[in-house]
Amino acid sequence: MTNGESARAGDACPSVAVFVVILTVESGELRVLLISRSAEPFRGLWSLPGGVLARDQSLDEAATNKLQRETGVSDVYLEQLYTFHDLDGRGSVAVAYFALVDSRQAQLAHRRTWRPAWFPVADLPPLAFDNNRVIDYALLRLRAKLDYSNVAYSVLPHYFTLSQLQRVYEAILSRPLDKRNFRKRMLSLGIMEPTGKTTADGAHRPAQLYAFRERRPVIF
Amino acid sequence: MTNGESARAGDACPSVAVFVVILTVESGELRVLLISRSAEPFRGLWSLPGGVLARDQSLDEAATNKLQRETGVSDVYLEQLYTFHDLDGRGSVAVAYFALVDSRQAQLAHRRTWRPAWFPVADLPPLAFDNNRVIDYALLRLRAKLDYSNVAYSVLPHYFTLSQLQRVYEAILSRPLDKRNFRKRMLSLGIMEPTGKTTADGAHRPAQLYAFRERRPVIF
DNA sequence: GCAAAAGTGTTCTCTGTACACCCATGT
DNA sequence: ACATGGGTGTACAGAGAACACTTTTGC
Repeated sequence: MTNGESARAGDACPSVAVFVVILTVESGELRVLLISRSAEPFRGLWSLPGGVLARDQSLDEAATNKLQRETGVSDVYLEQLYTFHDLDGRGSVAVAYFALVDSRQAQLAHRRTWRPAWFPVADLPPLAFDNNRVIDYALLRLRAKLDYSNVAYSVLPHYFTLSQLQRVYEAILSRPLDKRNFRKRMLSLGIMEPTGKTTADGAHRPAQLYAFRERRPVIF
Repeated sequence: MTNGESARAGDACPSVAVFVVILTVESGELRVLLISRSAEPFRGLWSLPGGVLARDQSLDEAATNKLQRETGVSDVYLEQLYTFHDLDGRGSVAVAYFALVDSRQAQLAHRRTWRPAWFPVADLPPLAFDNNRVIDYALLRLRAKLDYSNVAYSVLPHYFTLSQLQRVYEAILSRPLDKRNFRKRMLSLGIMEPTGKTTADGAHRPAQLYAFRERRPVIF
């Protein structure tokens, strides 16, 4: 390693890959998008969507594109996670991102050579490379961020009820939350506002619909 | 970008650089190690120590080596920070680390073509690349971690007084802390223990010497 | 009228913060 | 005796956690 120099195109440079841990909440479960590998190595196992970084791409672009191509969504919470080394035993550098998406808006890509699918994070199939580490790391970060950011905006429709929001939190944290305390806290953050509209979707009292003030990543 | 593939050695891969934000506390100030650039680009400006990642190196190895070569120290708090893209306008990928060191233990390297020096983070010279961003990011992380980790162990000698510890915290946070509250909190964390030894270094009451239970990165 | 989900307050505990004085030593 | 830094306790405020009943609707 030479000193004080920025990177140059070298003859012996390691390649750079970008992976995205795409998470959603569905049926009260936190799920992750995985892709069945049709090629060696690890043929037949599942892996995170990702691939080699093109020369003219930025890291964020690569992650955004990957997310868009696999799920069709954009404008969601997407954040760089960590850069791993040698996930594959061949000395590559792998930059991992994580994203939260609304599974109802996602249209999973279906290509000839591989198929993507949602898996509950609590019950993963055998994974290629060292993808378990990457997913564990993403869960840690997501759970830590949940409490002091508005990550949840990208897993919910524009209008949502406080009960829906609570179910999302409960799925991500995988523990039940107290309804009154949850509402008190969420409303006191000032990150959402009542829309005046209500639901009318069942044999029960209609619920107030709320909307996030900001639909972009914000930390409190 | 191809799908589900790990990284491969490509012909058009972007190069990978590793930078280290090496911080210390000296004279009550938080300082960062910078290197005077003797080569283009940005000749004459200062930059963070770093360089291109060799093919057979892991990221952590590269950061550890860089730290060791510039300061002579090892076994300090060293953590991956963030991976930047295109800091230099030439499309490289730059993985940044940050470290905290005890400046009394550090022996700065002095080579022919460049010289390293400590600069107060509050008063930096013009920097090469986009190093201000990297340093700002490191400060954010360090200040956030200070409260719920034992980062400080690596900026202090094995035996230290609570007043020394407090001065380190005050330098990093750049605000004064209340002595009684600080002691109460530090001791209640259970991360350090009294050694029974005391200082005898001035015209005042001797101070109890403490030692960290763990001298390795721990989060609480 | 009953099932189902929405909505709503109070009490307690714990944590963080503000704040001022005596103690042990060297000179 | 005085200057210097070391060491100690209490009171208040705010945040998080525990906890149960009434309301509105569809059927």
